[in-house]
Amino acid sequence: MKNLRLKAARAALDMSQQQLAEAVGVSRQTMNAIEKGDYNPTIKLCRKICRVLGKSLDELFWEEDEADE
Amino acid sequence: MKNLRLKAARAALDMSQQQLAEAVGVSRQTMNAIEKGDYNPTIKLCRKICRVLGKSLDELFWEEDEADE
DNA sequence: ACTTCATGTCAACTATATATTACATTTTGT
DNA sequence: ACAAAATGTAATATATAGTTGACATGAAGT
Repeated sequence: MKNLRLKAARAALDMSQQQLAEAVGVSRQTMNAIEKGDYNPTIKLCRKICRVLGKSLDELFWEEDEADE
Repeated sequence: MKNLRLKAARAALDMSQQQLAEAVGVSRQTMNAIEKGDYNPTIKLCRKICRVLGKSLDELFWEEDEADE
């Protein structure tokens, strides 16, 4: 599932996927995949993203409804 | 780094590592390693743990000071 | 003393997060 | 219309999350 809150938070700082990727130390493709919901980042990476974007884990990565799998 | 908040939340529900592991669908060793801080779980697993323990991501998995690496 | 349960730990394996390179498409600015 | 930047999307490779099985220890109960 797409992470639109992440996309919005990034947009609010006028950052490209590339810039955010560099800021947190991953590849552009990894950021793209996370934003698209193609994968399931580690908590450490989530925290880095939160720090850069000035958001909390709950704001960016909580999901109310997760039909596991 | 040890995750004492996780340990405490588990203890508050009187659950063993084994029970929590079963509840979230991972092995006992994986729960042990997460609690010990030996690895870096995925966000999906963190959310499952939060749901079982009735805590938020921020409550269990935020870290203020993360000297990355 | 004996059993049971919870935790710690190790080794070998499998699944998947992430990197790298490369190319295609869409968006934006002029 | 054109060029440049941003995004989407493969293929292959590597690091590490997570599994399984086994053994050791310590606390709790009988």
